[in-house]
Amino acid sequence: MSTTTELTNWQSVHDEVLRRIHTREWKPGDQIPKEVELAEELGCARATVNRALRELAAEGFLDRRRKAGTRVAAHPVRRARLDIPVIRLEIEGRGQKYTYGLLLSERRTPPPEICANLGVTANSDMLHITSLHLADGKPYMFEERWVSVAATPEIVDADLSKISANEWLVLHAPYTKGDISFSAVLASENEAKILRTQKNEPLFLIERTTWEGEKGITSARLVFAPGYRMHTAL
Amino acid sequence: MSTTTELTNWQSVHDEVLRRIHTREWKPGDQIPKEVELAEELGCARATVNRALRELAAEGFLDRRRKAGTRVAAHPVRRARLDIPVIRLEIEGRGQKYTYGLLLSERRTPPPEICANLGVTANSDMLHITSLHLADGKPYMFEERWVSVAATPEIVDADLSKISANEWLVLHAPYTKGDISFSAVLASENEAKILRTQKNEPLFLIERTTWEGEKGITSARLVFAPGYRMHTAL
DNA sequence: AAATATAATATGTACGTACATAATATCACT
DNA sequence: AGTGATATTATGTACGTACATATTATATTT
Repeated sequence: MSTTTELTNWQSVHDEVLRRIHTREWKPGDQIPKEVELAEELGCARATVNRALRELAAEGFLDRRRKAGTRVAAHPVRRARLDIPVIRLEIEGRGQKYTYGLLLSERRTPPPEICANLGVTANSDMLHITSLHLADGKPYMFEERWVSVAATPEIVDADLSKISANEWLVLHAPYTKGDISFSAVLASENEAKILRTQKNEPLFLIERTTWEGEKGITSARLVFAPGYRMHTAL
Repeated sequence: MSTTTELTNWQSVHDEVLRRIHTREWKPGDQIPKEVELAEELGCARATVNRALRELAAEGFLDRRRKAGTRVAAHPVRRARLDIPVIRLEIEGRGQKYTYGLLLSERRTPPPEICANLGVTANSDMLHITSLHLADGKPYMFEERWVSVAATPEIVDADLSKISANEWLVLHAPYTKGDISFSAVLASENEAKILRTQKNEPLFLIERTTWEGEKGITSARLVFAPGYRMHTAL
């Protein structure tokens, strides 16, 4: 009854299924027709329906299981895709001027919490780097980072006053596993001074750790200037 | 030279390409062989290669353009997939007991900033709800929400002391467009009292707004108790 | 040399067939 | 009724072919 015109591409099938979910023709928990049936109804190949349903499952709208069939997700977990760009591109993308200052670069053994994070021993050879990223000359983000020299020996030769450690690592030390967390903290006296703000301001904090296989590469603490908002569409 | 055994499924092709990127056999910015060539080299169909490369592009490792070919992403934008579950499931998923208290539910016209957010007029008929979500009896998140009655009339009949507005909306008012933002704020006196914490604690804040088509459905402000961390793998 | 039309090409997608795989349902047996 | 073997089934994937589409490269015209 529904389609006089045929839906012969996967995008339109995707949209049609999503429409039926939105209009609650198919409600959360409901089983939807099997691929062959849908293909027949819509006038396309099963592969096309499969592609559409696969995407919808990846987006969290559908739950699919072999033999059991496909049903509308009972608890639509919405997935936000967070793009995590290099800070420089984030700033330049808004049309602001990006500058960067290396504050400290020393080779030493890490404190215990970093060891725990990265899974390295206390006597590891590491690079400790702090730097400040600025947008239009105003402090934007303060970065404190530990890099394993064992995992990426080339970094000791990099000129980290020209390119930020983050950007260098992105280009030279791809990782296989990463962890990222977001939270709110109060500005310490030191952070407040560097970010040129008050002590006890609420700051947005990102902590990142990355591994290559089982080898810890780097652990970073990124503290953003007051007013920072991370946002995305969903 | 590389493959004596053939890679005839898309996962292994995916992994092999990723391996070559990781080992820097193919460096950022490099053009990689075209689909037909890769298919021939690896001993599989072009469709299989296509599937693998499509996934890798979606994951941000590759840039693909018709006619121009496929190249390793110059600035590997890492995409973190943030799953945004219903709070109840987030808490129960950690094995804690979830409880929920409705603090306020009133029908009134919204303040200007909500109008601006949702794109509704100042005299709109809206539901204003505040509630507290608790984990193991301890305050976990304080929610302040505005819901358009015009967009979802059924909500006035929902028993929001039993089911949270968020959860009700997820099940009854699917949306087509959403916006979410994360930031850090200081606890106001009121928020501090409700979350049973100090004033001026740094709190993690999530602001969400959702639309169905052009109609604004709801705008919510979620303030988490101190110590909250949102994290994910990447 | 610049602008415009045309050809070439790599990716994007649709389709039908075939087989793989995981999960369920059914049946046989105790 | 319970247990285990077996059949069934819906999704998952591979392949070859065909054509669509976006973009670049080339040829043509001004």
